[in-house]
Amino acid sequence: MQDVANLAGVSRTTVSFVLNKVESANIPTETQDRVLAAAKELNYRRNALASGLRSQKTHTIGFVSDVIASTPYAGRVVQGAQERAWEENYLLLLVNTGNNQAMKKTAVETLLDRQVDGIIYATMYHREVHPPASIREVPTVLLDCFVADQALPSVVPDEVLGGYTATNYLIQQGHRKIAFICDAVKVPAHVGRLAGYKKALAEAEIPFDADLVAFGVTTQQGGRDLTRKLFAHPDRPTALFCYNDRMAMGAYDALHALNLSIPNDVAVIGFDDQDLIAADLDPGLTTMALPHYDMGSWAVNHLLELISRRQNGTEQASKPKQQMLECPFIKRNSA
Amino acid sequence: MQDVANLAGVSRTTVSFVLNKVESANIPTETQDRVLAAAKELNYRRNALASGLRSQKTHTIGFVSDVIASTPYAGRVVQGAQERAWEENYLLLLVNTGNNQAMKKTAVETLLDRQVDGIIYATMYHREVHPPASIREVPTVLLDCFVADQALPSVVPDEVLGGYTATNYLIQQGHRKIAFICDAVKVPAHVGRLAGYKKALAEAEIPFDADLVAFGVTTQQGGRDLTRKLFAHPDRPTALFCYNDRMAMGAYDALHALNLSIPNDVAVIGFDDQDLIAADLDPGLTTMALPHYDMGSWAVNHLLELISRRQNGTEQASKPKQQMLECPFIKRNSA
DNA sequence: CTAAATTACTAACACGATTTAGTAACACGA
DNA sequence: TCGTGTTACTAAATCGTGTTAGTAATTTAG
Repeated sequence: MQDVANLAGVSRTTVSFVLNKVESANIPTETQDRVLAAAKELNYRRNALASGLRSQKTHTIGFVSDVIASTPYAGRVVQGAQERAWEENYLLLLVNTGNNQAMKKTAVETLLDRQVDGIIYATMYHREVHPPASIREVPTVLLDCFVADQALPSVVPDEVLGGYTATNYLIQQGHRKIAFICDAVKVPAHVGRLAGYKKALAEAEIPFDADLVAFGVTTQQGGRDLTRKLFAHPDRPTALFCYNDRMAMGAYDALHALNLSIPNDVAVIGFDDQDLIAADLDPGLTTMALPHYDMGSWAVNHLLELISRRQNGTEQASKPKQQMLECPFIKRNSA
Repeated sequence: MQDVANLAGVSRTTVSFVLNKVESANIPTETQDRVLAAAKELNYRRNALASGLRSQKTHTIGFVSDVIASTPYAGRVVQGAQERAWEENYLLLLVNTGNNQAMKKTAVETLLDRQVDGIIYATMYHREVHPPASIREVPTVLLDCFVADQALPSVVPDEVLGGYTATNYLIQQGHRKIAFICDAVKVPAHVGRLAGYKKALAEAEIPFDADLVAFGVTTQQGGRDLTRKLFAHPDRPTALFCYNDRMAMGAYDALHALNLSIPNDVAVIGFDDQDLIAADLDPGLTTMALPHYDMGSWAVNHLLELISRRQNGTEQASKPKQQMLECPFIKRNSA
């Protein structure tokens, strides 16, 4: 920086003013041009460490997640976050922790050491979490997860709406006997989608029939088994809502084995819009997409707002936002 | 740090010596304990910016990739890299650039601004790249890609060996008429796997038959079409090697439609060991896994070595390593 | 018993920026 | 002519650490 100053015939201070576009410094355009030319000439590159040290801003967001990469969803979340951050000149510092609580703590502390401006704490499926206390030292957004007391802002998929939209679509298509195969574990997706399913039925004044709902494991195998079970009776459902695309894939197998055609004999709708399954099945699977990319980008967006509020001193002690994002309906040919 | 020093009744320098475990400072254990206790007491956290600024080491690796997250593979690469880095107290600074060359340049420069100790430049399928020149300012490893003049170290899957292993396995199972459906585009995977296929045939003295090889698009649809074509004649192949699992998925459809059972009538082998396809198909797909996780971890490992050499001044002007990693053979039930 | 070496520290500079406080020169209005 | 304001800068302090050079006290060697 001193070299640039020398070449431009000004002081280091002036160079800083020009590079940071400090209006109040009243540097005439002519001088600015001289400085900028000198910087380019010398291929000057500002040292972000020094800059961050002095200004107490690193333009860096810590991204902690439990199993960053072991699911295909994960990528889209990171991508959404990264791209939104990039637009605002922020970068992501990545840590994935596995399910080790101690490691989560070290992860957060490591990020705090690095003076990140904020932290995104993400999980790879919608659930409750207990992040380490030190996370509160810095603005934080929870992604695809939440804390029970809602003391931290959070963004998750709107499971109820998703279940409702899927079921309601089937109802609009004229179906009255709609089966639902679901995860046996009572995670938020289970609870929410089931609630949405019931809500749509209620609105259409179709009585809820517990025999049309089956619970099992969320694999292709599980989908196969549950579908076989639900469609064993002669008085069959005409539509099937699957908890996820993997189960839908299994449902396809089971229905084919029963010589039932999709969507003519049975309409099938999935959940997740999973790459390399949903679109590739034959017929293409109609499904609800999870807003992974959007959650990533929303999280960064909200986080940047919190950060700028803290830096302006305009922090409010209002209740942290609990955002739910809509699951887009993806129409293909199975329903 | 000054506070810690005060509480421990020593100078700031001593605190620094203790925290950095500087042997040559000869601090007695007793004093060390006092300092460490004070640090814990005050919940002291070292400022990584200041530390990095002074020591010119950030313990940070820049990770640039073209489409970080849009493929399910990507995650595993990042995971491998991240976990290996974490073990050595390094973190990953993430940027994904899309296919925009200008953006790649800014990405690299942004990382250099941040004083990263090294850069990993990754692509999401094996190919040649032209990274911006400024990348050479810092140790760099190419991941799943390479530069034509081999002037940068690189790690890629061993495509030839992969094709060879798959084909050879089928041969060992007694097959002589082995079909191969392949990507029409001449990417390294196309060239390598085809070469491996031919090599295995040659070794077994099975003449290469061009009619057994078909080229098309690498989707399920493509696999379906090519398989249908290759198995249209009455004199059918008894085994099918697929360029990837998606095509294998299509092959399953086509073979089922022809009433051919897998693996009894036709043995099928895929490539990629793709999550949610390979294991979930029925029968489970025997396939070649891509060493994504290993490439990530190898890249970091090698990069750290380059970094430490540079920092020791023991850099050698030897030819950059071009590493090929084996694709593990995953035995399931389709072959 | 003295010189040299070792122990156990500390003062002060350096890393490369940002930012505050200030100054010299000039313009302008009264 | 004086005082005030504005313009166009700069000197110096600061961010929080790492590191070198040095020092006083103690131990060791001869």
